[in-house]
Amino acid sequence: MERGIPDATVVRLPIYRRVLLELATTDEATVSSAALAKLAGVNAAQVRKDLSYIGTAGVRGVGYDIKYLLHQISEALGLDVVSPVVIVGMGNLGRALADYGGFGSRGFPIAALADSSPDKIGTTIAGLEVRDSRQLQDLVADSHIRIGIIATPAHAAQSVADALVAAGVGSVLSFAPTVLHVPDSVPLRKVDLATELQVLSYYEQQGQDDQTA
Amino acid sequence: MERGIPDATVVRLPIYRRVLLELATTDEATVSSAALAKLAGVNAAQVRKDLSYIGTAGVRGVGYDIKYLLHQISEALGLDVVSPVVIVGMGNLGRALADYGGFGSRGFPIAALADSSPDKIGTTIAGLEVRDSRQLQDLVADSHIRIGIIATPAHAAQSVADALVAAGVGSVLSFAPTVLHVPDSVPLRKVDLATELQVLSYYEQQGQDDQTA
DNA sequence: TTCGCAGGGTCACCTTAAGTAACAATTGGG
DNA sequence: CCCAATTGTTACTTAAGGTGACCCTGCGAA
Repeated sequence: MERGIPDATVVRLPIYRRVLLELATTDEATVSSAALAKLAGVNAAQVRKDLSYIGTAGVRGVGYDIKYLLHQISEALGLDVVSPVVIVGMGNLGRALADYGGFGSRGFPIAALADSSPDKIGTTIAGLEVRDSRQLQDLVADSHIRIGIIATPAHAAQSVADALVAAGVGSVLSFAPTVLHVPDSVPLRKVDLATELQVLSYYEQQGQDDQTA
Repeated sequence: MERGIPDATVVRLPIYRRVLLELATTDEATVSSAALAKLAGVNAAQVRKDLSYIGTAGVRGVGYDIKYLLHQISEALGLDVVSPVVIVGMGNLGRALADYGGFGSRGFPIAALADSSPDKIGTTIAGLEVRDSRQLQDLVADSHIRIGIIATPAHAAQSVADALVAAGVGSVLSFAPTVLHVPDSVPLRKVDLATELQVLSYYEQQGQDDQTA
């Protein structure tokens, strides 16, 4: 299974996928790289190059079969298997993520919720009982959880990450504003709202001083 | 005001800042690039190079004055001026963002909330009345809003972005899972949960096939 | 059956950027 | 006055990604 898709391509594949899902509802059967490029906001050559990494799917002179390409991208991303997730940390953000319906419908069902506070353990959020985060080991094993989502305060994040890794999750998505260390074998992605706003603040200020953003 | 800080550095500055805020609560007055590097999870040479972009702040043989460096980073990022934000879209995510207290305390006060649904307009969330998103122009002007946060469904996102830009916001942070087009002069950052999970899914699958993640 | 064209596959180049290391400069202390 | 510590900066290495061009392949029409 030699793959080795470049990082930049991996990030674009979900975007193509979203565009294709939209196209699949129309009566078009195929789409050209140029059309796909326009919808995804990138270059046509790039679309072809990206798609070539997941095998040759297009037909010269015609374009790409929308449904088949969708299937290929999904398979390449590993979306043909369901990946249950656990959300740790039931503060505002954790609750919002739990209530947000978009996960389950996209192949990432929320299999468990956890928190360390006795006030929250045992309560029900989004139809799930909040479990004790000290039981992560069992939760992950019992529900075959593959992805751990950290929505705790910064000070608790590293120990939660350690526990998730020890419990055997395959990857981690962190919303905690702190630097996390996990083994190289565990993919980690970070979403940090405070950082995003500060970065925006910088570029906005730049745009005012100097009109070449 | 020639600046031109590399993108990668701009993203790291908030991380240094967070570490320094932590250090500022200790009784240490200075920190070396090596110590800062360890806490931020990067290389010491990189710390020095990054910090050199915002002016020479360190003292050879001693290190960096924590409080002064903090001041310099904040200034470079434009955090010395308050940037009010508006959140558009009061679904689960929008509400969570509104309730999340971290914005105001970090210099990004939530000055307004907006939605297009009559069911939500007029209700109170996090102490603020939800306004009609068709009044964005006035809201932005009256509250001196600099950053627009889009938390709407995908299909509404582009028109909201257009309205925000027309109203004069300086930058946009989007949580909507769609490709947005804004003028080059308006910095745009995207946070897409579905994409993050799909990317994780890919790398997780990779790690199983092939142990070189 | 053949011709023409739309459009994908791929190659090679270009460009840019970012990380890394090494070294010289500078300061404070004894 | 000298030494130890630690910065500022330059130069190098390396990578990675984007772009454009070109070639080749199918399909449809005459």
